[in-house]
Amino acid sequence: MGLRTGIEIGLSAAIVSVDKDDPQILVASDKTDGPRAGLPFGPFDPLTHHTFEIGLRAWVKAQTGLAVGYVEQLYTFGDRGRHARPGDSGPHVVSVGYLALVRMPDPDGVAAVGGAGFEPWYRFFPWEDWRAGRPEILDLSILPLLAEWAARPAHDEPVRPLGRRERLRLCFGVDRSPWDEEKVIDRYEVLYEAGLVEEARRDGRKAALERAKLPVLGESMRFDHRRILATAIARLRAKLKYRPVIFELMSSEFTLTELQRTVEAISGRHLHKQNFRRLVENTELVEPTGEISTVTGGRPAAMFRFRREVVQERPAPGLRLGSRG
Amino acid sequence: MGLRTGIEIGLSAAIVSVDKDDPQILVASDKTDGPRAGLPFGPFDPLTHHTFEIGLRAWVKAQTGLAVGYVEQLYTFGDRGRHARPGDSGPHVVSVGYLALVRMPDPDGVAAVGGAGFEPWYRFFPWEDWRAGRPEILDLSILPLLAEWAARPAHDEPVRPLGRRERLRLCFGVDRSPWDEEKVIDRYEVLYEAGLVEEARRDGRKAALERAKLPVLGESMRFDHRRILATAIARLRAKLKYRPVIFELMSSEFTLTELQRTVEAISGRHLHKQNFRRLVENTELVEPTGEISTVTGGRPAAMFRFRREVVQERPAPGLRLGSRG
DNA sequence: TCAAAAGTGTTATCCTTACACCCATGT
DNA sequence: ACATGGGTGTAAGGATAACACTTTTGA
Repeated sequence: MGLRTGIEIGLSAAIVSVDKDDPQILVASDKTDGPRAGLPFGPFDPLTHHTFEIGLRAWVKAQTGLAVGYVEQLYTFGDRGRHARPGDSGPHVVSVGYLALVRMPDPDGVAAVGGAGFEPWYRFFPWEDWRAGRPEILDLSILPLLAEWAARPAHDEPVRPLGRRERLRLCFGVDRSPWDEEKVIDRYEVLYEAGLVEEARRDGRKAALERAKLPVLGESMRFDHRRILATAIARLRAKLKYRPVIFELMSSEFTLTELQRTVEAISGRHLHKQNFRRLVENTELVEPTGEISTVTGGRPAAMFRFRREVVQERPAPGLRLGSRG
Repeated sequence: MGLRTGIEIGLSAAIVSVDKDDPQILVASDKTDGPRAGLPFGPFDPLTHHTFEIGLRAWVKAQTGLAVGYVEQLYTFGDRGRHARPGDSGPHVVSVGYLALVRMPDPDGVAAVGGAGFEPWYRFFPWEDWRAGRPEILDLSILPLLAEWAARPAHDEPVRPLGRRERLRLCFGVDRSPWDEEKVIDRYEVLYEAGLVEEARRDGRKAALERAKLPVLGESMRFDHRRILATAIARLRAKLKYRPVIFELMSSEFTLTELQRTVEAISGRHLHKQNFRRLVENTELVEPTGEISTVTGGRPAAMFRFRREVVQERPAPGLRLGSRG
């Protein structure tokens, strides 16, 4: 039922927070691996902890001092060749990726917790931030490079249901296809296969090595951690719409604009103010506290809090953002 | 990053098909473990196969002769105590659960493939089949037993965000809450914790042993395989609504009624004929072949086929069944 | 008084639900 | 002719998307 040929199981955690307007990811930038950041990870020891989740909470607490609230399993990655560095022929590592949400621990600014620190996640995925409109990097580098990739024949590749052109169209919203902010992992995988991220070259992908002179996109991470982060972002963007997870990232009281900014930070797109407010109102996810905040600069804003009761009232309480929020 | 204390990784597959009106699950009923059925499972050998998915396809093919089409990772289960039998203190097994869809291989009837065979999945979850109305077992046994469980205090349990009463209301649609056909795994977990499934007693749960005289619900499975099946059903019921996975279970040509019966089989509820047809029409998921089938008994039915092009046209092509289909 | 952000009102359109009736075949 | 399942039309209600304007504060 299993093999004992040196398989190890590690838990990797994408620990997400939002600071002001920026989504942040907790990274441990170990100096032994150059400037590259990595996700916090730890072993799974079945003798100490009965479940993955308990084990995860334990070592995150020990390593960073953070008590995470919401935790969710993302995916288990077992690809040979996408965890080890080139030439490394140590034991095979299976990594179980987790998503965890925490409120920003420090009053303001990016906190440093136990050797790890929060970093804005769009450094790793600059093409995913559409809040100020379509990112320039798309038309300046990504799409031209991918167009070239799509034009070349796809030999030596696993058979896929869709051809390169179709994948490009669907994932990157080329040619009348809409941009779908949830397809974060699909886009990252296309870039990996096209050899346009540093990880692909490190893993020794043929397609990547052939294109060694081309630029690489976004900051890279250790092992397959950027892939896990892409999965985390995709999951969170999707989950927002049918579960009230956004409130795991808000403080207990907030203004509607703060809520909107947080949702925009995560989903990476700009939302329509009036429609967003009506949406929030209709879903009955929040209630006014009666307080007024005057720190916002203009007219003072009413404060709200999450109505925990909705979880018991409605089957899928989330912010079902349509195409215009 | 990992431990070497005898951890093994196994892949378990929920291989689903639909035969006429019944959803079927491939089970291997090993005679060494009494009458209990189990899901097919196999080892993951990183030296032979680069990814889990490739490994899975390989041993499913070898074990059952089936070439599975659609494959999707479900969840990785690592709970100590939910895989081993009581007294068993062998190595800890981490099982990566997969969902696979296949078309019924035999023309009709349940096929036997390489020692394994298909069984109707509602044997294991009789409370999940609402096609002929609300299942009797709910009011006759499940809800009374769970009401009693909810009334007792929850000590010695991991702290949960919701109390027993709220979980019962939300998962089982008690007391004005709607029944949500996607909450298959949540319901199974409630029954497990309440000690009302055989697996809980086998695992030596305190709550379960105290209630040894009460009946157990549904047919049980080996290890934690019923939990994996519950996860598979839940995922498939959800996925139907935004991806055209249903066509992985249909033959290449079918009538609209056959399509409706298949969707009903999976989602476990009865759908409104006219609305279902309009839905299918609007989504442009199918096109008429021009053929007519006269085998249905009444008026001959037009045949349709899946329009593969929709995948390239629309972002989320699925049957977005509302509350009335 | 002006900048900056909060907050509101209204309409066209589409999708969902719900309703009841007619059609083509085999026996 | 009648049973059986196939197939259709239409209207009410609600949600979404798109539009521009008023209000309240601090500087």
